[in-house]
Amino acid sequence: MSRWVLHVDLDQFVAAVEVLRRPELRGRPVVVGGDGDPSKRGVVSTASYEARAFGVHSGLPLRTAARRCPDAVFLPVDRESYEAASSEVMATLRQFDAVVEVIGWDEAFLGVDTPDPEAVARRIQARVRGATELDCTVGIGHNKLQAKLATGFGKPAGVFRLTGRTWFEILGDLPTDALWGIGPKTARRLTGMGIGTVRELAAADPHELATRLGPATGPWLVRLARGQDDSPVVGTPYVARSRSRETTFQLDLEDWDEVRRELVLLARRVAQDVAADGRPVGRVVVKVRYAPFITRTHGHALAAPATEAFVIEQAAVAALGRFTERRPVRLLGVRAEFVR
DNA sequence: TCTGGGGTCCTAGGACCC
DNA sequence: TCTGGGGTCCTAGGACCC
Repeated sequence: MSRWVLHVDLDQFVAAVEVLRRPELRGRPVVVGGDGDPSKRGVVSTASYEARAFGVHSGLPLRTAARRCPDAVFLPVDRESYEAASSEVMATLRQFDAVVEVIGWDEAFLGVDTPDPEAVARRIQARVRGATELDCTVGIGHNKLQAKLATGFGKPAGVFRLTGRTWFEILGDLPTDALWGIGPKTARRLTGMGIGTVRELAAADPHELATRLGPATGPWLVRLARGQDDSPVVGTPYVARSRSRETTFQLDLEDWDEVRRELVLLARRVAQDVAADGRPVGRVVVKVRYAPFITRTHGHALAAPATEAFVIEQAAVAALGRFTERRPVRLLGVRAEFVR
């Protein structure tokens, strides 16, 4: 017996849920995002594999997706359905003798003791499929990082093992942004330092990186590149640190009186969420995005922790008062931070 | 035809204190 | 006409993830 981490990742989850209730869509390019109208502002939440063949992927503006794949079926995001499907999947995973850590609608880590992790992975796939008709890929590793990265090599519907033995063989020559936690910005900074591949990052001096990228980030990146990760699989329920709501306006707001009105509406929605959570808030942060894409935030600390709607609303208004009333305003957001 | 919504964590700089 | 150095807290912004 030995300790393994399995990363279970549902294949094209959101699109798959939509196809399940509309079987006639099977085999067609399906794009889920926004309110389903690809002529409006919004981005792709999930594209089916058929749509991905046209270069449509998560995060792509819906209008661009419509240009790349005019024949795609565009559907609105239906959170409740995905949450229901997700709950079913997670309940299925909890039937296994494992610590289950949910990390989103469509992903979970399982910590298991087994001599044969591939066999467990296959059983998981079979049981998830039996309960929900959904396919998933399972990555296997000795830690969460290895398991998470393994999944990418098992897609779709496969099982893939990635351990310290095979880490560099599989990942060594890939660019650093193949790692979980390195995005385009960090990859570019590393390239500027002469570090292009995972192997090169693994060989870098942690102290050198600490001085250039920060005391925590620098050494962490090197550990990442070496496949080292000692973070545990945590089975305890997730506790949110904040609640937020934001909206991008279909037409930019030119009138700050309207901005103030919209802010109050957002603050009330956040206050409802906070009331449902029943935990005290310590700070309220307002986000404003000016056209074309300039984002600014200002916060307002509460005099005393509170859950009352009017306190959260007033704090949001106070924070908004710190902005310069520039136009046009494209996005407004309100976030309530719980006391920690 | 630009770039959603919901989150988390880290960093840097200023304030403040001893 | 000088003012070190360390610690902590707060805030805004950056980066990343699903």
